[in-house]
Amino acid sequence: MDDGMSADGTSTTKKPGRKNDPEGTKQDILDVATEEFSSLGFAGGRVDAIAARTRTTKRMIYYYFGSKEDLYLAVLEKAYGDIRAIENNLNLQDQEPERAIRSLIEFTFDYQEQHEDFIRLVSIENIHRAQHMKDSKVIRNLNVAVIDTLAKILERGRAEGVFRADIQPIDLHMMISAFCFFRVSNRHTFNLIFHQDLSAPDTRARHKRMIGDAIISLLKGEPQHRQDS
Amino acid sequence: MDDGMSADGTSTTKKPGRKNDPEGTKQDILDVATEEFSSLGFAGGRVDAIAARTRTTKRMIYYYFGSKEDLYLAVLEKAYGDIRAIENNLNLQDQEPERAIRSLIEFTFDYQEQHEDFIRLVSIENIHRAQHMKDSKVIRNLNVAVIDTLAKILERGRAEGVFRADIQPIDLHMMISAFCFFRVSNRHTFNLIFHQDLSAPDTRARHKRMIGDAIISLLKGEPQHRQDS
Amino acid sequence: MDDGMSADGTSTTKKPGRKNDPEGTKQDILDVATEEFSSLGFAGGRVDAIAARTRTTKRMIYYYFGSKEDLYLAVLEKAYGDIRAIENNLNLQDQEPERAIRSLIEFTFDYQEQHEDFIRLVSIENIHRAQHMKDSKVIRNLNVAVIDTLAKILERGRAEGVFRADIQPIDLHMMISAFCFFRVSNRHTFNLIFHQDLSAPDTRARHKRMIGDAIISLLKGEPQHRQDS
Amino acid sequence: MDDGMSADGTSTTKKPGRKNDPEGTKQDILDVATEEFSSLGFAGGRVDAIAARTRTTKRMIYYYFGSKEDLYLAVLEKAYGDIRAIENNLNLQDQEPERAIRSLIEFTFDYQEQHEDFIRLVSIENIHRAQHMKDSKVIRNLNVAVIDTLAKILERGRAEGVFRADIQPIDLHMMISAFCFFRVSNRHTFNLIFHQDLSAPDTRARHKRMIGDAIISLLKGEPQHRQDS
DNA sequence: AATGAATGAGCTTTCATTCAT
DNA sequence: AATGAATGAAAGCTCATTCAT
Repeated sequence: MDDGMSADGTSTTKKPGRKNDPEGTKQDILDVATEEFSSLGFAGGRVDAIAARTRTTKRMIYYYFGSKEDLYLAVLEKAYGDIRAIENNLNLQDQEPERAIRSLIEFTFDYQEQHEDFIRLVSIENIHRAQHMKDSKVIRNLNVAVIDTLAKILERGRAEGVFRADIQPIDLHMMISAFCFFRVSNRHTFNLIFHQDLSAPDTRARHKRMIGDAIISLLKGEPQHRQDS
Repeated sequence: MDDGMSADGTSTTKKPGRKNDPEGTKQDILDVATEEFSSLGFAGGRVDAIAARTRTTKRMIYYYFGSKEDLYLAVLEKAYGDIRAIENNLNLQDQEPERAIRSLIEFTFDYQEQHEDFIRLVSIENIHRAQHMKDSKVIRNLNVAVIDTLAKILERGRAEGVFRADIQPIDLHMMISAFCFFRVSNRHTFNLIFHQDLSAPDTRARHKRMIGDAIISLLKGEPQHRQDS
Repeated sequence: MDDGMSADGTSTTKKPGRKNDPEGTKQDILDVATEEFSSLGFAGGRVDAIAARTRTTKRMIYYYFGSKEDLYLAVLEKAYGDIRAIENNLNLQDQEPERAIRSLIEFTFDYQEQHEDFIRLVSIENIHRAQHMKDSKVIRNLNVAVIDTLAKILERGRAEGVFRADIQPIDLHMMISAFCFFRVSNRHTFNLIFHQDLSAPDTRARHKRMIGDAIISLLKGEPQHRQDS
Repeated sequence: MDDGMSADGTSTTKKPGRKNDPEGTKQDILDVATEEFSSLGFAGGRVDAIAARTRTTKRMIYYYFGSKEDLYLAVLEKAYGDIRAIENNLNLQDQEPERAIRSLIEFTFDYQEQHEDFIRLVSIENIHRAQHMKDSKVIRNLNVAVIDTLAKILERGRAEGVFRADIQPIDLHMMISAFCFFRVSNRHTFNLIFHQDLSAPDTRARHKRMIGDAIISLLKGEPQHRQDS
């Protein structure tokens, strides 16, 4: 009972953790909460478990974040903020259109691959029908430059006569995202059912080429015969 | 206390529900549980809530399914069994290769579109790293004919000189699935961020064409220049 | 769900077990119940667990025995009936008094040693303050010949001038029982606290001699100096 | 619903009980739990019942003790701690050997007589094959001075030529304990079967003398003729 | 600003037993 | 005489949150 936990698993007692460093403490909580929610979902994540892996106590989580839901939202906002910041700093206008598209795909592919936590948080939020995000001014106000970036590349490509297809930037973005996201988000069930390993280096390399080829050939190809169904 | 609910919201009173119809009762539970878990996830789903929407009582859920986890697994097995049964009955070998591919894509697109519950369950199970599925003999033993179907179509296409690309069936399946799945699984966050409506009929039609075009042009196109990264 | 158990562990379905043999079935149930209650106590014993290890179903337990309590009582009555039957068949009047006493001690010692189930059931019933036994006419009416047997031996011993002490048969019986019973009933805590093994053969032999010596020297010794306290 | 009990008999309403007195509250719980488990066993004892007789709520039992099993273990540890503390303070080395032995017997006899709860807890723990105690560092580390005390007395007795028998301290302790323990632990079945009252004052006095006489005559007597069996 | 102690409400699961033929 | 199916009631435990300073 003197290990900082009450017998029922509630973390209670003082820890040596940094005092008088509100920002440090908040960041600490946020990091741990990111792991917890990303790993176990919102409902599955435990405030106690977060507190236990933190330098502070559970009480401080409530002090700084107010509620489990608000903490979860802060985690979500941080994750979205990070990717937006990077996306907004991509500079693809110096490259010729096809190369720019491939660069964007490769960036997306690699980022998703390396940020499984983010992928999982987005999946989790979709399970919740984005109900938490809807309340977030922060995420609402995030600038999504990637669509503009894509639009400009497509325009340049069309102007140069390289891209013929009439593809909308947002649809293209979705197609790229879908592939890169799915590889990570659904790897567990996919691996199990198809006896694959989507994490294997050679599979990763093959997939990276394939999505690039598919997008480029879509953009360069003749509009296909279309029948509705 | 005569509202049929005990103080904790647990329904206790008898219901008129069908007696002596074990299969009907089990199916009833399964249907409601599918909604509950699909909507709220495994951790977020409540056995009490399932029972309340059922003709039976909570006790019967445990009588028939043993535990919350086993019930969830039964839901998952049913969902996978349904799609596999349909997939295995697709008959695409009568169509010429390109048409067969487009048919498969259209089927996949429509099925995912119409079975959001299934999509959500798969997402949820991936959040759990497929841990429940790993224990399921039922899902392990499911025959996944779709890969063979694709392989035969690709082979015919190559024999006829229509498909030139060296694309593996399983990778192609993943690409198709990724797009069709993502549209549904991630629609909530996508709609919110990009101010889109992925459910809108015209968007749906456009996307359906686009994924078809992308796959076909990938299969028909010259192997693209490939650079590793 | 076709292993004769419902998913929640309730044994339900038919077993191949002997039909039309009520006595055999009852005996089967009784044997299994003896193990269960003896091992886990009355509250800890499970009707389901008993049924599962039986040739019949749980329903039959209620059919034949009426309730968990009645089944437990039947087990208790059987256990007491067995030892009484044997005790009543001891023939110690052919032996000279000291030898007869030693024989009785050895019989008691060995019987308790070999019937741990009985020991445990008696302990369990004492935990329940003999409340079940109080309702049992069967146990009430059991003839306890051992006290008479002891009385006759003591009388013979006094008549022969061998036993001088004024010890009552029932007290002597208690002293013998206490030692033999405790060795078995309390062996788990005793072993743990004193780092002993009360089951070890040499310890058993030593103890058997010791209790014999103690009783005999008590019976043969001069009445000791007695001070009340 | 304003009787302070929810539908399932669980007490939910606030009690006036002492706040901000963790130690007092824990002691309160421990006392009530001792009664409950001692009276009904581990499986038969109810956390709800304990809570109901306490100044606090069921929730606090889990807050302070973690689980039913841990609470039970705390009860056991307290009971063992109490007797060991007293045993370790016995001072018998000032008395001549025979008197010291008689004093020890009388102390044991009286303590067991007066601490039926302890006796019952030990019986209960033996029914559980000491499985809880095995996990208890507290009990494992308890110093059992009584064996050393006995050893020293026996040695003095042999040095003075008073005790001739070659009896081991631990065996002697077991014999004394067996008698004193059994009188209390088995009184309910014993009384019922032999129509005795082991609690009656005259019976108690007679038994106290008898166990003393038996032990002393064993220690002073000639080694008896020993035959194996 | 910071926090130790406490907790109401509800969760999953189990248990002996009876319904209905 | 025998039994498959069903179940009310309650048990142990957990969770996010607030009290009180």
